[in-house]
Amino acid sequence: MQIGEVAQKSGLSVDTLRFYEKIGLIAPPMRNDAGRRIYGAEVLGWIGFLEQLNATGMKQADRVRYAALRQQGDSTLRARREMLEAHREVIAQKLALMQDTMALMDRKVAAYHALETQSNGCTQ
Amino acid sequence: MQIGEVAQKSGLSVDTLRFYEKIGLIAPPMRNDAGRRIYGAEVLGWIGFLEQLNATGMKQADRVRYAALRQQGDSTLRARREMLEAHREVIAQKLALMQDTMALMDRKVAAYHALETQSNGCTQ
DNA sequence: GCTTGAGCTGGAGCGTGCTCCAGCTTGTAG
DNA sequence: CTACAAGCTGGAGCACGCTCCAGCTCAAGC
Repeated sequence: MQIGEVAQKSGLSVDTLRFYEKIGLIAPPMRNDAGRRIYGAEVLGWIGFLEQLNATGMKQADRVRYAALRQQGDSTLRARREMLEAHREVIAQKLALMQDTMALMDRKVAAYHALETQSNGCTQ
Repeated sequence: MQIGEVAQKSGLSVDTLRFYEKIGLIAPPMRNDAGRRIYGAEVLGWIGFLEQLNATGMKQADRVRYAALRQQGDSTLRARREMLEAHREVIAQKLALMQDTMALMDRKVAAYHALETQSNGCTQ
């Protein structure tokens, strides 16, 4: 797979893929004779995982750190596990906040609904 | 309340409060004779709500839009409700992703645990 | 009455995370 | 054999969301 195909399948842009390689999020892939990047299929799984870390709020620097550990092989299993456990806690907190906020949205939406047909009072 | 006290109670910096005012997130408060900002207590509730929108991923531009609607009074109730409903959906999706990712973290942590004591194989 | 600290304004600067560009080399389709 | 799309590199540029600074005013305690 060349970079364009990875871009298309992963949803990242070609520029972003090269940028991720530059900062160490993605390991430098093999090159063909013309110097073009040739990726294995497993990169897609890795990118998906990175996206999940991203979408759940892990900072770039930490993702880079995780990627670096992963590249160093099995001796870093423990460190990686600890990072994931820490991130799990972060997610759990965000999750609770999300649930709170969703409940708040629901209350506000209901209140606004009531006000809309009565046109009085004032909330946030 | 002067700005320093609001900063301290809200957790935002003085600079951020002035910045929020500049971009329209916080309504310009009264001024005393010396030209200093004097806030009413209700600003704290509003800031808290803004923080919740922020923490659940609403973009600055949308928060500004919501704040602008709010300042225009009851005629914008419907528009505000629609924004909140839309945001509710965004949160619901994030929530699902968070739950997925948390489950993934748990699986990985368990797998890493197993590998740590056996030192073989390889996951992400 | 003088220092100190909080506040004011306008504008510059900064960290993050991409995104774009110039100028070049390859590969493929007609 | 030629045009055009896709790839390469190094480096500049950008949008967002603050954060900091200079240079000033004002209020209160010693």
